[in-house]
Amino acid sequence: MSMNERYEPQSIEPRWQKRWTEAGTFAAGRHPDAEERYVLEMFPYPSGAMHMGHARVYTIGDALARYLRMRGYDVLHPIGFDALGLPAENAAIKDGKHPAVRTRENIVSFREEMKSLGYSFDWEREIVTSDPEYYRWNQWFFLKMLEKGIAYRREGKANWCTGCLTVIANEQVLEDDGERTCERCSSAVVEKSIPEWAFRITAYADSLLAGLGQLTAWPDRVTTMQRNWIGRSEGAEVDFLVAGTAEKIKVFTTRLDTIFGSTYAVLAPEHPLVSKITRPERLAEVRAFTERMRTTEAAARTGEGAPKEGVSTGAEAVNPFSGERIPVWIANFVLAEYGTGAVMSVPAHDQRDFDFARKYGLPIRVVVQPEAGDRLPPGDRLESAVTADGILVDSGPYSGLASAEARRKMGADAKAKGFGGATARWHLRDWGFSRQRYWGTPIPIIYCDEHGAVPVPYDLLPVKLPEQAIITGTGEPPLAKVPEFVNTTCPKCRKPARRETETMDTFVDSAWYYARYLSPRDEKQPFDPVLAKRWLPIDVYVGGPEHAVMHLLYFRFWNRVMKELGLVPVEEPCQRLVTQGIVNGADGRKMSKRWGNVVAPGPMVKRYGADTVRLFMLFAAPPEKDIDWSDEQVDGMHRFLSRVWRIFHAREETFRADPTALARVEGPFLELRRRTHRAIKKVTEGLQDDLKFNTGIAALMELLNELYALEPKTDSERAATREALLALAMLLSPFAPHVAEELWHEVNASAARDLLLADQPWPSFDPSLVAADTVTIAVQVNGKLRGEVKAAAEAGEAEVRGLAEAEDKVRAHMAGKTLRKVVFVPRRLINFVVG
RNA sequence: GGCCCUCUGGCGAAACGGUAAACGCGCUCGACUCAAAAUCGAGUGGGGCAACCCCCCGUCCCGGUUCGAGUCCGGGGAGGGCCACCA
Repeated sequence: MSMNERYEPQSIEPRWQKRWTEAGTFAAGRHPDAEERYVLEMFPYPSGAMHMGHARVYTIGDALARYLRMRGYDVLHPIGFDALGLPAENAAIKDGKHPAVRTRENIVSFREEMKSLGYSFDWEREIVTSDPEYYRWNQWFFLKMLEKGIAYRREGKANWCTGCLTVIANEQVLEDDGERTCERCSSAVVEKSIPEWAFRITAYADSLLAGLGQLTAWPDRVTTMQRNWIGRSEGAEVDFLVAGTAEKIKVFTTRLDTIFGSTYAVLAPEHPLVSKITRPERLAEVRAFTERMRTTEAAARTGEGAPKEGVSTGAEAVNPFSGERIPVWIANFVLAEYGTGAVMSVPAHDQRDFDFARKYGLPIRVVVQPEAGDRLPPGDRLESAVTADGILVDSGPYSGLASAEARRKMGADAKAKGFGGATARWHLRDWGFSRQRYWGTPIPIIYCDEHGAVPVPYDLLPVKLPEQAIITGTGEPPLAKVPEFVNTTCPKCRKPARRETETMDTFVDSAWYYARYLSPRDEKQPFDPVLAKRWLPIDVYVGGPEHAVMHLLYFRFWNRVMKELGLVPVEEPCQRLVTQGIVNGADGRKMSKRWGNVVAPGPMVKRYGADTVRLFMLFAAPPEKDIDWSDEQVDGMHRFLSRVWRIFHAREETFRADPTALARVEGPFLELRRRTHRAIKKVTEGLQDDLKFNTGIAALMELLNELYALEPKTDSERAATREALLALAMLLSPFAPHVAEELWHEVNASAARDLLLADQPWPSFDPSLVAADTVTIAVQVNGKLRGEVKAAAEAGEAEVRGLAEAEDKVRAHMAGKTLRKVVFVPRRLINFVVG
């Protein structure tokens, strides 16, 4: 049988895709006794067709999954669709196509494109989150969390997106220069008083923070962002008695050491004490102020540029450390929802307090002096607040202490005396997850006049989304307009009742989908905990860094809840995270219709073949870097694969060479063997440690170049060539699996008819061939390269020195100078230090 | 304002503290061809020089550690990200 001379991916790729599917090559659980690996890429939201970003994530994950399978692991590499969500609904408002229909169509096209790219997914495990059999478990989790008090109904100010016409979570609000916009649709986000459902993620703040410490195989960038987002700040709470009353103002401060410098206290306008403690003569002004604040946007009120404004309540608070009476104000910049909604103001040591004090003529008192340098002038002559730690002054018994020490001591004393103590606060807020939209998971609650909010009993799940959708985008929950959905009976009293018409945030779907893959058709439980014990946590998770503080925080939270429910064995859902860079257009700008620089994977696969597209994704740069699409580079990848194809054709006569002849190989073909084994080492390391696919592929190119340079004439030379070809095919298979499979079968024609390369063990290298026996050693004089000498790899200093000193150039540069030192690095270099 | 990341040929990128620029793209030249494409081969950081002998310069800038720094340390610049009146 003679090979086709031309590389025609279109004719070979579908054939192997079919063979892999028929053989069940990618089914997880094929090797129950083998060690397991779970490789996961973030599942796509199927809006429209697949784009290059998708092609990149799945190619990265797939290369890894294919490699691990060949390494003998039982690999779980599943895929599904994050099908519920706003874009499908917004599109429906535009053109009237039902989200379910649109989503189904998009999934079909995604599935086809993914298959045409040859991804080794275990398609039997595919999940679609809009399937009631999936989202019923969202509801199930919700009920469990309701029982445990993790899910709750709250009343208060929520973020309302004026574009999506729904409440969105804190994490989904983008803030830029005081402008608050929606991360999905970029519309303005305003505050709206609305009751909503929330998850008590703040109860896990400490655990989520502590867990970051174990995530050593996550990019620092992501753990840092999560750390900032969770935003733990250490401090203390202290009670200030309101003079002449029994009321206490509890303040939170991170600078307890400055408390003797506190010259006034400030409450948030919404603080419950405001109405109680305001003096009658101040009432009118305070009410006017509170009312104005109530109707002002948070951004306008507390944004960076907003001027500091406040009014005095006329009341006085008593500093529990000094007994001093200080005035109590209310001001716009104090937030009711952070800390205790009240602060002690220390204008000398806090810039915000300083500005406020200056504006309203409040006293400024220095109580911390710098440890070194000039002493600060009295407060009234300070030009700005001095916020650094230092040594306490005018602070009663604490004077003379360093700030850190003072904080410890004062915190302990406050606790001992019962008026406070050390504590911590978080930036993280609870996760408000109810959405006033249609295309989401219905929240399984029934409102009864008699029994209030009643959870839907477990055996009545799922509460299905009605097919009939009245999607108008007017902000009222669409489900409220579907009487057949709304009207029901109370599970307790059987009297007429109404269903909750809000749906869940789609981040709920993605918070636990990785576990559903374990037993995707399970009808009794969200997934099988026994399987979770085997497969979780995820070994490698690949996805975009834009999810650093949304999905990736939520799923860490959810996994903790699942652990408490006894469903998963570990707290952290994922060992290692790979955040891949963006695929930009050829012009370096983000791909966008606006720039006309969009390139879609589908047409590229048709034109070049999947293997070329995959190779481009992997060769352009390491996974975490952004890359620009480049037609020239893609041509280059295609040229490489064509060259690979042709060298197999040109060396057909070596396919039946006798491997035992390898022992006799010498000269350039021994060098070829060395390169073969070095390539195995290089590619393996690239897949194993750093995911440096690009350098691995470069090693294959070098091997290929060497094959072109050598024409085998003897049996032993043919054997060495065959060895190189075989290695080339195998090493190429995680990256360009189709062409690799085809060529591997060519070399192994008879033996491998019923086998698949995707199932073969990964090649190993011979260490004795990896190490060179002669090496080129750099010769330096005073650290500058002056020549090089060839020597045996094991040559010692004396031998190399002799060779080096014989070099004319080296002699010229050392002439007339005294040799002071010789640095010898075996196999690498020798450096003569002269002077 | 705080925290973090990045900076290397014309371009994408390589480089355990040890010969900077592997590999690919682009470009130049040659072979094949009537010609072109494709393919194969050679060259390709800058400067000096008759010389592809050799010399000098070269990884954003300045300084340091070291026999030796793209890599480590200190300071600065530019670009990017996250957080931010958070007490």
